[in-house]
Amino acid sequence: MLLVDDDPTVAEVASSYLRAGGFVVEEAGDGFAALQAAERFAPDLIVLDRMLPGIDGLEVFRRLRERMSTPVILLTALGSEDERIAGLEAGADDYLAKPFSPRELVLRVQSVLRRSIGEFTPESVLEYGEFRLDPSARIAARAGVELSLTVREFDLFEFLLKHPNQVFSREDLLRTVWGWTYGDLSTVTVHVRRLREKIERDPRSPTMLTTVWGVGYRFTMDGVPNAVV
Amino acid sequence: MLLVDDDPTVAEVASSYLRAGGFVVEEAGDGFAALQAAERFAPDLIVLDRMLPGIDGLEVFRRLRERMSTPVILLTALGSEDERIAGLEAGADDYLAKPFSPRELVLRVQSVLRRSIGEFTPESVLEYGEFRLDPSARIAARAGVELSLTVREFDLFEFLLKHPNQVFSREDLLRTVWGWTYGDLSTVTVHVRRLREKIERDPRSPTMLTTVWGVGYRFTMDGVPNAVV
DNA sequence: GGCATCCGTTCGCGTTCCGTAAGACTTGCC
DNA sequence: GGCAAGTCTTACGGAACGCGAACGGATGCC
Repeated sequence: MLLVDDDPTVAEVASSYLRAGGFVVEEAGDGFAALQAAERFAPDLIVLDRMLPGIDGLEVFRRLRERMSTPVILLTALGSEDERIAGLEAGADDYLAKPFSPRELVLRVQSVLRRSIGEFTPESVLEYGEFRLDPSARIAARAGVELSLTVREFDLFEFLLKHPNQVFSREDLLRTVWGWTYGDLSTVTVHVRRLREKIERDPRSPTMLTTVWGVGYRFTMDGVPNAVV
Repeated sequence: MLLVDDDPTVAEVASSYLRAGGFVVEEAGDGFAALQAAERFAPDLIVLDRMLPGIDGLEVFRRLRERMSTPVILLTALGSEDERIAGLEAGADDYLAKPFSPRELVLRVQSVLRRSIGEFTPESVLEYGEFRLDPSARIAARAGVELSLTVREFDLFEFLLKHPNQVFSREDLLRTVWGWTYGDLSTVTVHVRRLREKIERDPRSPTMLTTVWGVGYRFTMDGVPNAVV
C-alpha cells in the first residue's frame, strides 16, 4: 500500500495505524514521489491526499489512472459534499475528509480491498469459550443466547475476543477501538462497565473482563486454557 | 471486446482499465462504427453507451441482437432509473450507471463473461425458508403465495436472500443493489420499509429483515439455522 | 389525456446511544 | 488509619439514528 501525504504528522499517524492493521506501507511526500513509488512498488492500494505541493493530488490521480487500475482512496482538507462527489465521479474508490479518524481510514482501506477482491466474503466466526461472535452478522452470543450489544460494545468485545489474555490500557483501547488519538479516558471506563453488565454473570465482581489496577483491562475466560498461566 | 462511447475521456479511461485487466479492447465512437466493428471483430462482449450521437444506443443494441447473441453491458446516464429497467427488459446482460468507477466496470465485465462462458442455464431459483424467488422469471413468493414486488424491492430482496445472516450498511446496499457510488442513503431506508410491508408478518416489528442499530440491515429467517445463535 | 404506479426525497417525531461529569467507592502507599 | 490516585457507578443532555408519512415527478398503461 502507498500512502501519499505531505504532512509528516498525518502520514506518521496514519501509517502506524495501517501497519498495526497488518498492512505494508510505503510513503511518499509529494506527487512526483508518489508516481515514482507507484511505478516501482506496484501497491495494491493507494491513499492519496488531494492537496499536495507541486503536482495537485487530483492530477496525480489522473496520471495514475492512465497507467494502472490500482484502487485509490482520496483524502481532502474540507469535507464538503461537492468535493466528495467530485472525487467519486473522477473515479476514486473511496473518499475521506480531513480530519479523519485513523480507525476510519483502516476500515475504509479494508472495505475497498474487500470490494476489489471479492464482494462480501463473510468474516470467520470467533469462538471463545461459551462465546460466539460473528463479525459479518454482528451477532454476539453467550451459550447460544444472543447478547444485544450496541455498536461500541460490539467493537470493544470483538477486539477483546481477538486479543485474549492481554492487558490494554484505556489509551490503547481508545486508540484501537475508538480510533481516537486523544479523548476522555472515562469513556472507556463506562463502556467497559456497560459491556460487563451484558457479558458477566455477576457484573459486580467480574471474572472475565477484569481490571488490572493501574494498568487497564484484560479479557480472560475461566475454563479456557490460558496462553500464559 | 468492443467499447462504444462517444466521450473520448470516458472511453480512454475505461479502455485503459480493461486492458490492464487483460482484455483486448476495440473502440467505437458512434452507433454505425459500433455495428461495423461488431461485425468485423466478432467481440466476445460489448460495452455500449446508451447515449450516442446518430443512432441511439438502445437502437444499436436491438440491431446487434438481431444478428448476434454477444453479451452486452449497457452504460446509462445518472439517475435515469427506468432506462436501466428498459435496458434489462430489452435483454442487456448488465447495466452500469454513469458516472461509474472503472474498477466497477472491470468487475462487471468479468462477471458477465464468467456467466456467459460458464453456462447458459438460467439463474437457479432461490429457496430460503418459506420464500421462493425466481430471478429469471422475477417472481417472488412466500408459502406459495406470490408477492407483488416492484423492481427495486425485488432486487433488494434477491440480494438479501443471497446473503442471509449478514449485515449490510445502507451504503453497501446502495452500491450493490442500486449500482450507485453515492447518493441519498434514506432511499435505502424507505425501500427497506416498503419491502418489510410485503414480506413481514407484522411490518411494525420485523423479525426477518431487521435493523442493526448504527450499522445497517440484516436478513435472517426464523426457523432457519442461524450462523451464530 | 387521465389515471395509477413506482421511485426518490424531505420533514417531523420518537427512540437509542454515546460521552461526560460528579460523587462514591476501592486500592495501594505512607 | 489516613491520604491520594485510580476505578466504579449513576445520571443526564445532546446528538445521531431510524421510522413513518407524505409529496412531487416520472413513467407506463388504458
